[in-house]
Amino acid sequence: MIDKLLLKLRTRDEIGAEEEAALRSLGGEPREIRPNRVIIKANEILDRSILLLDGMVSRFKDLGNGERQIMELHIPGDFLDLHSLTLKRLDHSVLALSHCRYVEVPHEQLEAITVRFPHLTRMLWFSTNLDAAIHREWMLSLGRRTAVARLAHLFCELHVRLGIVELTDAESYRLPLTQTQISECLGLTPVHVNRMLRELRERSLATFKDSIVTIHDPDGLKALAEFTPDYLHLDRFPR
Amino acid sequence: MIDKLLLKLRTRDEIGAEEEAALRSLGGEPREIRPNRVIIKANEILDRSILLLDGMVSRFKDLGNGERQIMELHIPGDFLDLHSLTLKRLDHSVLALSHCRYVEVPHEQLEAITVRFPHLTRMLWFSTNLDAAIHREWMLSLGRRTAVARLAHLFCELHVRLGIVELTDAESYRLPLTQTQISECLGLTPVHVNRMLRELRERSLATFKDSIVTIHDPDGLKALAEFTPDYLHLDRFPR
DNA sequence: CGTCACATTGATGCGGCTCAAGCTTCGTGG
DNA sequence: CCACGAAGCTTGAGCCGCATCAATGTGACG
Repeated sequence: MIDKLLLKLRTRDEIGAEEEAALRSLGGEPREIRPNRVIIKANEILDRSILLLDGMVSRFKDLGNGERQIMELHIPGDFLDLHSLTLKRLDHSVLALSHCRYVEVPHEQLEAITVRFPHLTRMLWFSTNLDAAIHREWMLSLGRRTAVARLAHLFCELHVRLGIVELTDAESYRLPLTQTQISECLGLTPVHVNRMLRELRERSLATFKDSIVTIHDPDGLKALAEFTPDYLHLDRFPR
Repeated sequence: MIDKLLLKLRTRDEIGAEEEAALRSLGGEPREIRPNRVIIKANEILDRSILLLDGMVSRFKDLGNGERQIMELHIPGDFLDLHSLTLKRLDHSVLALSHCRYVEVPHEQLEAITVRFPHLTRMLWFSTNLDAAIHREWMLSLGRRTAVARLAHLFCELHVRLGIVELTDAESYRLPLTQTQISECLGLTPVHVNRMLRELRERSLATFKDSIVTIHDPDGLKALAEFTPDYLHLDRFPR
């Protein structure tokens, strides 16, 4: 059930048998939620964190005029709000983008891990630090990359992240977002995202059709995006 | 020596006497560094984290064409790279913006804390999660706020953060950055930052002169920026 | 007193936004 | 089985916020 989380963590460090057992004991029955439902509202006080098993989820904030910025896309194996363990309330909302399955993990159980399993604690800490690293790369996109490069970069990042949890099919993967939602990730308008998708298509770099991203020229796409996966911290280290 | 760190943490939760003692035992002799020196280069493998005692520091990434995005400004009491405890190498560089004093804390000592002090561990974890929360708010600025609003928001954020560590003087504080460096925070050009500073001045909201920010109309500035400090997680909670 | 870094201002250009129309797809009900 | 509406995609025309280019000002320092 938490196999995708294990894939994600074991890409970065060893997880021992006891640690694995501790993780497997977390959470209750899986729950389901339909697309476009808010999973967590900003500022609610939380006593549990949510581990995504299936589907895709966004964290976002809105401005007063209704403009939305998506801060991160979450995929199976990600905690949606592990940071709520220490923050206690979120500064943003969390939305299901597709049909999702997840488990809720009470903070008590996570705190018990911080008492009994220092290394596993650091691995959970790692995963929140990884979220922050992804935030930073997105800041670089939003602040400095051109529109095409932002889009190309997003496609590269998701290809790597989904690959880790075995949700890619060679050079393609499912991305259940509308062009409007993509524009909310990239700080652009939906109209402009549409034009940039056309550009990637016309340059034979990548296509996005029927919720499937297909990368035709990985090296070209990476070059355009200036994508280097360092920020995803893919190497195995004792952490 | 670590008093500013204690101010920062105690704003958010109680820190017991033993925990305080553990923190005070961290690190060696304070070191100094001059402005515009790189403190940590991206991708170096690290075995220590740095606690800033004095001065101002930026974390940044550059694009191939030399454009720079600053991801966060650090002030006294902040760890510059506590996330390196679990990430082991940084995905960005760290630069002294002014003359700085800091101490280096070996990761061994921090790992010892994760073994002996679960609550203090969570407080350190909290502080990296706080960095991520600040990243998210900056993403909202970079993706969706107008140029003036971004600038106004930065001034509001620093006023609150510097207030916590007692580095404000009522409605003004020292900000030792050039307009170019401010533009690197905001995803703008230096020329445009100059014009936006003029706009804030002409609207009697705030001025920036001789490295001093003075806020003349706090409510007006916050309204323009749509600033709400929720994301700084200022309330005291058992964490 | 010359130099250098930084700030300021004006003129002009462009990347991405806005507005608007038409299209495709798909679910729903008669 | 088709009519209809809703949601999303596509494309064009025109515009605006911020960038670019360039010149001048200003203060610190050797």
